[in-house]
Amino acid sequence: MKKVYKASCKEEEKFLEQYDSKAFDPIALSVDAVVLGVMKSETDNYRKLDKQILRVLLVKREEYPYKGFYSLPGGFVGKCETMEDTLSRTLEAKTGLKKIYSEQLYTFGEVNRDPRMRIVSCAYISLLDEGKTQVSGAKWFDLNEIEQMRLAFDHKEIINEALKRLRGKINYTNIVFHMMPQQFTISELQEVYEIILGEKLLAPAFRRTIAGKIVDTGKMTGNAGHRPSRLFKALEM
Amino acid sequence: MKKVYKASCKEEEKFLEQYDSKAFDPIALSVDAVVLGVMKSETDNYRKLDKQILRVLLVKREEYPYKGFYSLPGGFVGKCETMEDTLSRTLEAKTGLKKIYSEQLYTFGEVNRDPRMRIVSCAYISLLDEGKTQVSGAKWFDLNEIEQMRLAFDHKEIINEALKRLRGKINYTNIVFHMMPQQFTISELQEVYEIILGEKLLAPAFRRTIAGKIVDTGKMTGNAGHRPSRLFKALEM
DNA sequence: ACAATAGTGTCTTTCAGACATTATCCG
DNA sequence: CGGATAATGTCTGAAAGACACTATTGT
Repeated sequence: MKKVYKASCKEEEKFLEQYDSKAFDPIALSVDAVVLGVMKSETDNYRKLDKQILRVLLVKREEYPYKGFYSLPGGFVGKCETMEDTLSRTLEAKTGLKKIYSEQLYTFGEVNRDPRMRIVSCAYISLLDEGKTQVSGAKWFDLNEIEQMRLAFDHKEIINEALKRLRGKINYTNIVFHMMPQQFTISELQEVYEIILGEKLLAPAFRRTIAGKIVDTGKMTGNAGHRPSRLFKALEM
Repeated sequence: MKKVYKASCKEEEKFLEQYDSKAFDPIALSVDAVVLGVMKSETDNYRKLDKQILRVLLVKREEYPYKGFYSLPGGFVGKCETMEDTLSRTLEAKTGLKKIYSEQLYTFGEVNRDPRMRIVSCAYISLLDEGKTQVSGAKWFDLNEIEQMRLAFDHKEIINEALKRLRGKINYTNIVFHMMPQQFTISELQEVYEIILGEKLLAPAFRRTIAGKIVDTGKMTGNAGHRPSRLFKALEM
């Protein structure tokens, strides 16, 4: 979708040359990422399956304002950078993550959301699977844990919007597969649905409804102290 | 959600005082509105119902760039203005419309979308019913008509996103009632669904599915050369 | 055998699709 | 009556909810 604009006449050319881009009120634009990942937490009983948990990735602020508080990873949009560029750049710088699935969430523009100056933030949702949850400079938090914390700026509100969006989209898109590893069992997939939706689902109905979205890899899990499970992969995303 | 930020200590207070808000690259933030309305176009036969049409409201640009082309109504976000404030202000200034239902659509940030300078635009969808389609300084366009036109900036792309969003939301929200007058017949409502979804629907199924979202007003249409129709209103939005 | 998870069978209920039918107005 | 739209009846088939049941592993 690159298109280079070409002035239609001399008059327009002149107009564009003389245009003063400093004439507008200084509003800074930033990008913040709600990085969500599903992780396994080991259980006491070796025969039981690991419970999966939904976590958010936060970074501790080193500077005022909200120094010492945790915040979403993000940063200012450079003059010649798309917001997606800013997202990749700041995610890599602050968390070490590269090439993560992301989509735009919402743009937050309350006038006093940042005490320094007027900053409008375009928030993104980024989704990870268990295999990519190794990070540097950032820390994973349980969602319940976050409820009790005070976060920087309006970042708690942004996280809540992200969860709402995820819940809304899980049933009519294939977004969930961005949180799954290459291969997974149906039970694991169901558990991720349950975590996101916040309710238990019935296995037979679940299997029926997702049957069209997954493919059997032919492989099986094993060595688990119980019946092995088929491994599936996502079908066309 | 107003909250006034209070510096936690002298050190932070000093930091905030000395903060140079001009240090960042100048990126202008604008708001653009995709104003959609359903209008009736009179038919040849007096006994036939008026056909409804979905239209978009555009304004002709008076200045470069894209002078003379049609564009979405919008404008720059002022320093002490929320984006919703900007939306109301520019909508009223450029179209005369006040207090229109609007929701944020998407934020468009391609680097060269505006030849003047870097301008990021937060787009909104605004919906009108037939009763509010009187405008000044702006013009309504059929959607097919727009397909053939060249619009300013990336505004055609923005309109297409708006339609996609509308189509996506119509089936699991009550958004459609923002395009309906206070009272309407089920046939009118069905026609709006058909326009937005781009397909014919079967009347019995349609009636069943929307039955829970509307209330009978007890009133009827009349004098139409055919059987009168019940008038309904939207239930809780 | 037992604990634990994987996976299927099937009955019921709910709901969408499809088409036919009846109802009511106006001229 | 005839043209037009409004509204309902009902059959069918697909899909969701619910629950019981069978299957397979490691210890």
